[in-house]
Amino acid sequence: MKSEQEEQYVPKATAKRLPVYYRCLKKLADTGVKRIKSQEISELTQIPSATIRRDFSHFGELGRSGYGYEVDYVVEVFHEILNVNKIINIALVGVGNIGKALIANNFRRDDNMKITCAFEKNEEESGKILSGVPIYSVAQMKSVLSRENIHVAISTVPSEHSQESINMLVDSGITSILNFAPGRVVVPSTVDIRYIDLTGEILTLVYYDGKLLPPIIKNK
Amino acid sequence: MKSEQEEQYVPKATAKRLPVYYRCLKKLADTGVKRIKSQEISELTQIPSATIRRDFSHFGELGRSGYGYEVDYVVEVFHEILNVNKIINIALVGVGNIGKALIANNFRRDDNMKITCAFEKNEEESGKILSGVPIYSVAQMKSVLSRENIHVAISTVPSEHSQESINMLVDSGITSILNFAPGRVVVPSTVDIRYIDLTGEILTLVYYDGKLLPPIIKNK
DNA sequence: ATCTTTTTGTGATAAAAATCACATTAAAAT
DNA sequence: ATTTTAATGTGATTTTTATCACAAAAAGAT
Repeated sequence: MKSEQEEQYVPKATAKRLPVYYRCLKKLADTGVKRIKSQEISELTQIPSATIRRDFSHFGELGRSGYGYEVDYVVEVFHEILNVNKIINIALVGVGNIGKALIANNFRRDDNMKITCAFEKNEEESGKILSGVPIYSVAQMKSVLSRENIHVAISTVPSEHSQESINMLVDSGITSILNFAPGRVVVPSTVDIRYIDLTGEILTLVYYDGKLLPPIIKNK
Repeated sequence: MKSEQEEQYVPKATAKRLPVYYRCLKKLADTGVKRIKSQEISELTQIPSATIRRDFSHFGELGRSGYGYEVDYVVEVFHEILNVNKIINIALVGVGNIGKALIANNFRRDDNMKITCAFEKNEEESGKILSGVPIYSVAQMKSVLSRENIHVAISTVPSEHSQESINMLVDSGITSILNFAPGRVVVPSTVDIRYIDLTGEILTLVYYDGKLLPPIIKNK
């Protein structure tokens, strides 16, 4: 039974894993699996079962001792938590290679999020419609975003103009940003920004790989 | 002074930040900045100065009291640490929208990494050459990768076939993988895999936005 | 019913990461 | 040369995250 003073504090580390859980359980539910235990979720997600149980515990007592979790029920709970019922309209800034690929893809298998408009500096692109997504000029950003009440954006604008582009987004009422330019930009504390840093990921991957290959000095 | 032996373990959290530092300092060096203090790096990277100093300290005493850091020198050190001198050849699996965008982009501003070959199931694509990158059939994977001695790969193969594709990569000698399919796959402990999960990022962003959780960054 | 088995949820503990705060060192000023 | 100022590097501490390990609860077996 859920306690009355639930909804306390959810650790950031737990929040990061929520989409992983949701996807995993959704897939199970769709396959017709009715019942699952933390140990099995662990095998599917590569997250230790103790961590899974601890994470789940932040949202109430979702399972039953000696039984496990009712898949449908837990999916329902996570569905609620992540607001998957509400449609998220996303604005895209920067219609280059990556931007175009994102539009073409447009979260096809995620029915609750969609890029609904895009902005591009290059005048040759603006005015066009790609895969049903209208490309506007950056000058139109503020009016379009406020009119359509969008507050989530993805920026694929190159580093040199990243800060500039993010400033405009913030000024247009955007509060959540995913930035493909890895250079850190300054935003007000009311705005949340995350970075997708491909080069950085590769560098750290290789950094660890280099550390693992030779006679390891991994003591403690 | 720190002994060579002590320069052993670098925390994962620090390793993740290394590319951010490197990029920031490189940019400063290129702009002609000769000297910088942790406080200023903090403003540029949004990472607290104490964290920066602690991170740097894992690689020796890079700075001087009452002065700060010699930009050129620190860049040199990070350059060495991250092996930026060594060229990283990357294999790409899955030449769809995202795959094509990655090839077209091909880490243009990062002169030490490059997609040098790609693999695609669809027979219509294989045999072609895109932006100088040859597209092979997946059947050729093992021979091409061992011949070219590549051990880093990016997979943009959709979730349904993700595990299958990663199995082939591992079998072909790949040890570092960046996977654009967010569903967790199983790999041997000798292989390092990271995930780029756009949908997940958006979901957590919006989750926090709903919670109006304060993303406090203290610069000091 | 009763017993055995299973698996949760969570106190307790450990490990990792972030942060504080300042002695120490070096630079800059006088 | 001496004093003042500045900023590092790091012990100490706090906070966050992960893990252990098991009593309690529920399921399933007999």
